[in-house]
Amino acid sequence: MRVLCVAEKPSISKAVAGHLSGGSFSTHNTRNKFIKNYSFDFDFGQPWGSSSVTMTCVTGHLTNVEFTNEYNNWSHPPPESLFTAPIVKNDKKDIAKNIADQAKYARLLVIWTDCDREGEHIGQEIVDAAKVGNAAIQVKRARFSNVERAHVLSAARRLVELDEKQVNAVSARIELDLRIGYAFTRFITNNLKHLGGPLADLVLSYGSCQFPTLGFVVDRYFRVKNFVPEPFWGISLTHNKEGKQVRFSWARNRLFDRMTTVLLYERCLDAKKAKVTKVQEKPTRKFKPLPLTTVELQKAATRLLRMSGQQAMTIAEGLYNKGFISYPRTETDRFDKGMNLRALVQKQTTDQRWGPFAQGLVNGGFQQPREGKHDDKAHPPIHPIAHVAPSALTYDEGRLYEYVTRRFLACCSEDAKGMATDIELQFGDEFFSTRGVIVLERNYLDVYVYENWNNTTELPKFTVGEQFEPTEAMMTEGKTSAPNYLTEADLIALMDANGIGTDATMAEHIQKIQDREYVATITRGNDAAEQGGDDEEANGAPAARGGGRGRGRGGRGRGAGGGSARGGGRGSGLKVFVPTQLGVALILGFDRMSFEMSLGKPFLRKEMELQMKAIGEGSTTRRAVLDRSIAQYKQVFLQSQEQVGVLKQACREFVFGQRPGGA
DNA sequence: GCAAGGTC
Repeated sequence: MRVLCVAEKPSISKAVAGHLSGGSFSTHNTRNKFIKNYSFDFDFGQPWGSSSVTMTCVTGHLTNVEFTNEYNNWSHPPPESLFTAPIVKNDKKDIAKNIADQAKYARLLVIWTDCDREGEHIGQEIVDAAKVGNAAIQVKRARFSNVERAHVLSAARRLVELDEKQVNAVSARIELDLRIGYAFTRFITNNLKHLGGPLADLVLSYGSCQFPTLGFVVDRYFRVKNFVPEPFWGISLTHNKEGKQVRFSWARNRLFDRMTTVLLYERCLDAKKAKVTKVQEKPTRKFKPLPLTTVELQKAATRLLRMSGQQAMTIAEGLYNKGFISYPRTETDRFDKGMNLRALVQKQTTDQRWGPFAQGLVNGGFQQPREGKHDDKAHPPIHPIAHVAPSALTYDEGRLYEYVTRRFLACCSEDAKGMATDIELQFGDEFFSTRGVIVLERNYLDVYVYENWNNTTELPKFTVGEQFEPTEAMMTEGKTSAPNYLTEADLIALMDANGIGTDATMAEHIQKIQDREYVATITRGNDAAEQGGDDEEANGAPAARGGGRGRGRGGRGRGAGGGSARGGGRGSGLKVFVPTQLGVALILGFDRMSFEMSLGKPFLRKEMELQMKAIGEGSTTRRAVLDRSIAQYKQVFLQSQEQVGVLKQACREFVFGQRPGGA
């Protein structure tokens, strides 16, 4: 009998064909240059038996949803009609036709899409395309979480059913995102363009991911702007011994009451001598990193390599397409037990830079990587597949490949080990402590050059009961400092924690809100000249005054608060995100409308996530979720329409600098 | 001119 297998992407198709065929298959080109059909024989076991197989693939989703042509106009019918307007599906014609054609000759269709929620839906899209060619075709699904040979063979002989509930969950998400996104985008754009100026011909989009992302930036901006420093006091104690200066920290850390601190400080001085109450030595370690996920890759690339998240993803995709690294979009931070990691380490032994380290792992230093808690059941953690000489890569490709490889080798190495010494003192009625660490074995730190154990300090010898007069005991004064603006790594972490976007799309959402001129980046300077002056209204307004539009020009001011990017101490030259005046106006405008649902807050997306989960578990249905959600959002839409004056006023205030009530 | 999600 004949069987048609369809994977989600070319790489899986090729790998599965290779394993099922034992390496002997014939290849046929299709009308899509990325997609090949592989032919071979394989025995699927009972009840299918020996089969003649065609293996092909799609490239992600095969279909896209749209409104019908009557709804192309942005004003008529009015945008609220989009909540109930008919929706049509379009497919990628050449790919759908290939599947329909191949299905004609097949009795069985086996779905090999990724085993995640979107993959399940893509599976159904494939089924629909196949049934166009062969309405009677039987359908099964292969359940696999990596493309190791044994795993693939076992999946092929234990076929399961497509999970209809997951398909429905995704289809609900798709419909909601389309209706809500289009309706609110048209609403905001139509209503604000009458204000003129920069708003006259900007597209002001709303999306269930882009708005919460903007919300994070605005929220942090106001926390910085409205920050009021609070004075605090403390006691610092240092002692010189054996030529070393030891600084002890106060057990109370700091107090916000000056008189109390003075009192405690004077009691210390009255006591004259400090007494050692505890000396403890114990082994300590610094953990090697977890296997690499997309989110962590982006955070590292923005922090350590000074790339944007999107740049990092584009480069990673290039490395993947050339076969140098594994699939770069993954949530998984644990390697499957069956994976031959040693073989991958072996491939790195020829490298000039980390070859000797890799050789050390091969020669017995290898340790199984730590296991994180995430597993998307579709892809392994990001790791190098082949060794590449730096001369074969561009500068940035080389740096990203180096990061992926060093990270992988670090994962296969051992934690760094050291000896920690904790010392506690009593001085008057107060307690102080310090910790010293001696690094004994660097292990993974030798290859993972991005980290150091630099709080290493060797302490002089102290013994319990020992008394001494401290070299210096001082009362100190300070004040709390404002938080920093969000870095891209911070923003990605917030999106990740709140379920905004996926590993494949987070960087796109961040790019999108910049393209829309909702946010801008400024470079966190290293001059510490700022001192509170930025809280004044004169320069406290956010960046873009929106004089012009288009990229890189008018909208792109120097950012909020007169260059007050804080913390010159860490990461100078690092990009941070500030909202433009437009971005502030949009978030505040919707906030001030005071609905029970706030469009700028992340919990709406979270809610959608929960609903999808409920559909997937069978505790509700796609229809019920759609009916309720569409009704809710339509309600919000109508309220927004009634209160559109609030949104306009926010724009007058922030984008045009008009004070409320001032005309 | 609009969304978010796959992927090339």
